Amino acid sequence: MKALSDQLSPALTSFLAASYTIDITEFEFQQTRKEFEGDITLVVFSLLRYIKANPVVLGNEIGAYLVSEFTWVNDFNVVKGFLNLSIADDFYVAQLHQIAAIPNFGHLAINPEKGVALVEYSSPNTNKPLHLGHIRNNLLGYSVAKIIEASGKKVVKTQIINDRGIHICKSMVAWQKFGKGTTPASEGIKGDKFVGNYYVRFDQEYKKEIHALMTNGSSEDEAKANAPLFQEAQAMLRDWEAGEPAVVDLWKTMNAWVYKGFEVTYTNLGVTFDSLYYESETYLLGKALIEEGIQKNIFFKKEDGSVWIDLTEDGLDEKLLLRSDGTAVYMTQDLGTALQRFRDNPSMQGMVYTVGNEQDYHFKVLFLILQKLGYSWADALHHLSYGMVDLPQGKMKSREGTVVDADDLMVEMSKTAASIAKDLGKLEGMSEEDKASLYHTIGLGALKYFILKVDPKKRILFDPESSVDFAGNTGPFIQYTYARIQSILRKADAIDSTSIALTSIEEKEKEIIKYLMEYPNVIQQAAAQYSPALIANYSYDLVKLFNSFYQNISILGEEDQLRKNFRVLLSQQVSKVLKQSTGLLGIDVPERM
RNA sequence: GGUCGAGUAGCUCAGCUGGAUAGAGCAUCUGCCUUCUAAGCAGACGGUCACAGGUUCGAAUCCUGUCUCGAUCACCA
Repeated sequence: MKALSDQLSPALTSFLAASYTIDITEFEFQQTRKEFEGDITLVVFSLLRYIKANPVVLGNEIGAYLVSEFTWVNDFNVVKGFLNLSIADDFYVAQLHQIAAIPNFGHLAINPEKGVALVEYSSPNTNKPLHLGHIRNNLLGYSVAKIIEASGKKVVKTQIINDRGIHICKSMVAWQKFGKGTTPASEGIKGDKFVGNYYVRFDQEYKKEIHALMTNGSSEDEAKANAPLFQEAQAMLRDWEAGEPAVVDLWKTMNAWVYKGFEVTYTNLGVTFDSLYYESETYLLGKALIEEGIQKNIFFKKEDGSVWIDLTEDGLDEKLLLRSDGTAVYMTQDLGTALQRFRDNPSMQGMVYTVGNEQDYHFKVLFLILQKLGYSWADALHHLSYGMVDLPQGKMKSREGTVVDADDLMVEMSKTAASIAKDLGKLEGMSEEDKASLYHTIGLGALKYFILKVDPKKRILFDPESSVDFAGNTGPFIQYTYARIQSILRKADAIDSTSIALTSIEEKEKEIIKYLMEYPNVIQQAAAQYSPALIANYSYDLVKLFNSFYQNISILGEEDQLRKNFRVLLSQQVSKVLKQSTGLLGIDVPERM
């Protein structure tokens, strides 16, 4: 609606200035309801705040003016406080040709003046494989990065890798004790799965030790702290911090295994990164920052040596920044990472952290601290907070084996796509290799759309039993429509632009063009709100409109050459926009399916 | 207890910078493939927009309170 109203608003402003000596630049327009005659509606009611007038009289005045002012405003009618305007068909035809003339319609070129936005996502621990929760994180982050880029701002996709800490040491200890020198290669499993198994193994053996100690009379807390395995893990962490070569080597080896495994998952998922940050490399800078904050009296030291910030005046609590033994906490390294990123990207204007909503408080504090330290770029930080992915029985728990593994899920989606495709039997003559790739495209399309179509801040219920749909409001529906259009374009002759001479078109054609015109606004809005869901919904609505047109109006069967050209062009432009919009979601569209 | 988020059809979700009779999909039911791909189209059925007040020409949308669910308030990350 905005694309159209933007063309009307300036005239409205000057008309009201002349007739009522009043300055209004924002007007409320909406799609005209089906029961009324017209294409776009001005809500005259909303003007009554500024102009004391009868809404019907005012509506008639404005309507008459617009008809005289614009050749393409054909007619108007006023119902209560609503001014319905009828737009000439050739206006839409001209709009379609304008859209067709712009290859990246809706996507703006990078404007260097806007600086660069960093988008962080993924941020895995290096002790276990990725699961469905990471998938949501990755898809959201990747998509938001694409959207911001399409809105005209350079983006650097990045992540922070939590590669140090006690959890890593647990896997390391377990592998040393029980691994018998095996490797992912020797066992033929992905590196992240391999290491994850030892993390689980640690937990199992640790529990046995706790149990044994407790039967010998220890309390639970004592047992947990005194269990030999736990003490070994702690010792290993100390050795790591001290730089003990054997431990550091083992750490490097096992992390390398994990990274290799992650790489496979990321590739299958279709996400990429432009830069990587490791917690093991930024936590020291964080410590330096803490020192600076103490000098500036922004932080304070307690008697035991721990460092805090008092945020009670900001409605928050006191927050620990450094332990009494001088070691770093989560906040320490996040402060360091933020600063490091700014140093690496001096033109940074905006950084998006894609992290679950359980961290809402953490990021509130993080941003506040950076502001208090006086960093001007801290004002442009944003926490893209998203809801958890829950199973019907509640939270996913790795210890109870209820996590939905990322790799397994993707395979599962492909299989479903394959079985549906086989039932439909439309893929004759396609090589097995192409089929496999198509199933992956469709399966992933279903999964990505399923996750991205919902508002990020809402939590998602994932039921492995009922699984993800392939019909209706889904990714495959959009992909299918795209493939359908490609089929038409293959059969159609080359498109010529003579259809611009058309002076009347069908209602359904008009609807589609009107919707295509909105695409640039949708991108800007999605970027401003960090919401891939807006793009998903737009794509779906466009597809709905097109399919209705397709099923009711013949394209290639049209006798009138002018109309046929026009319809082919219209179809082509719909597919062009679909390819772009789904691309922003990380969804590929197939040429046939 | 404090703070933040969510609550819309049986289920999953749009709509939320206030506008005309609240929209999709799934599920259930009816039609439509000898013409462009039926993963589709056309239609039926389905609503106390959690509840109660308030603001105004007008409230799912804004304000206040209540209820329910989730998250968080760690020398964990």
